[in-house]
Amino acid sequence: MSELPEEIRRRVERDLEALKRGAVEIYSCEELGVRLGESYQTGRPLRVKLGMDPTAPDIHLGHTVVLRKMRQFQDLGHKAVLIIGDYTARVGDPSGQNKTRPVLSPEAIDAHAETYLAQAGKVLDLAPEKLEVRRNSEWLAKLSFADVIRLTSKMTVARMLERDTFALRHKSGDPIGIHEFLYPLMQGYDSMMIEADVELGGTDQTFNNLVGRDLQRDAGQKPQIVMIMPILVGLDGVQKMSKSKGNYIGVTDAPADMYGKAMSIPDELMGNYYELLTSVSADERRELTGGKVHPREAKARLARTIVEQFHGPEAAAAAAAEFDRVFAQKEQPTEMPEVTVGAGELGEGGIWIARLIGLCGFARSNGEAMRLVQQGGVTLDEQTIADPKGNVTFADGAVLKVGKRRFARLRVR
RNA sequence: GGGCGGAUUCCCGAGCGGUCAAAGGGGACAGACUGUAAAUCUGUUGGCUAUGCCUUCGGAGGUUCGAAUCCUUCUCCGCCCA
Repeated sequence: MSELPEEIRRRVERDLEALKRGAVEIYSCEELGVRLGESYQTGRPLRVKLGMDPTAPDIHLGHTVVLRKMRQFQDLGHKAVLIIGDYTARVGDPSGQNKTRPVLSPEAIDAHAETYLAQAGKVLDLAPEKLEVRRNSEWLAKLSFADVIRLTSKMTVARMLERDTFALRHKSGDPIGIHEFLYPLMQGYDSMMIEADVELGGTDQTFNNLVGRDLQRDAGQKPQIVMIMPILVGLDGVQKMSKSKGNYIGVTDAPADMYGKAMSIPDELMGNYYELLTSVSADERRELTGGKVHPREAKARLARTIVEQFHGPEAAAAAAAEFDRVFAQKEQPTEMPEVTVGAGELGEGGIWIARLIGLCGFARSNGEAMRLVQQGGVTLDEQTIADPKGNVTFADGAVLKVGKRRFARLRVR
């Protein structure tokens, strides 16, 4: 690096600094610097790989942590290579799992891959010269059994069992499918095939990504630099963000939902989210979370920044205004779903409250509806309903509120 | 191939002949409190307008006045020995 022209040396230093942001670990930082230097000198962009398994149909902010890093590389002039793991998905990544993953059907994988790509596009630069999308069935499907054996011979059982996930499962007597051992090898093979310079991944991908280095070295390639990003903590502030745990913000969530969900995170999480989900500088971050700014303000700003990324500033401002209106001032939302009730249904003596709640879709059974009433959670035109067995009457346009945030405008027809 | 153990309500997990719609925890929902949908505290958490009735404890049969609990068999899963 010392032989590089001053101008390039500076650029490398600056970029390296920027790229380090949020990263947990880089194998290795020096190598990355060297590789960046080479790239800038030769004008050849680095190939930055990210593999995504289309196992779940939607992506959430947790995935965007890595995607944002990818975007950062793109913005610095490098090439993103997104691998849709359509073939690996048939195996199922054992990382971070305490169970063997179910094997998906090809149709499901295809469908997922489609939405994945569309959603990743909300973060990545889609310009063709900045992004290359590949499916790993392209090369993995062609391997012969002999090829696979050759590949597996590069790994030992002992090394596999060093992995937390496997070691834990092995020890507690949970099943480990042999095919799961193939996963890291397949992923490493991907790196070889696309000649990755850098591979991005979450901490749970460390092992898999490092295998890529070995395979590349073996094939006479320069081993990729592995950049590990943290796993984003979910809205509950405890578990990792995941759809199945319900503690996530999806990239396709409506602005109001996104904003509300972001506002619900524990205060302690703000710094972390600012770092991993926004471009707010370190100084500004300290300013915002250091106690000088009211936590509510800091969080509102965070929520807005996040919503802006996916829906634009206008939608974000609207979501913020609506949130204040409903939760701070406890007023009705400007828009709410309308539910039409037949006049016949209403009848002379009104309609049973539990049935009304059910009609609005706020309870799955009459029993649940009655419980809500009993708990004082049901309001009709601002009047709390007390009797779970009683009937209610109302005029066209009345507002039914269940809990703190479920509203319906009632229409009589 | 042989031996053993397991399958419980959204999840984990007790229960081992009646008092079981089934402990406890988690989650979820509601209420109070608050700057928020955080934390904390309280309550609720199979269905039925219901002092009762119906469906539920892997599937199917059986024993019994009575079964989540006992027996038979089937399916699935795990462990150990080889």
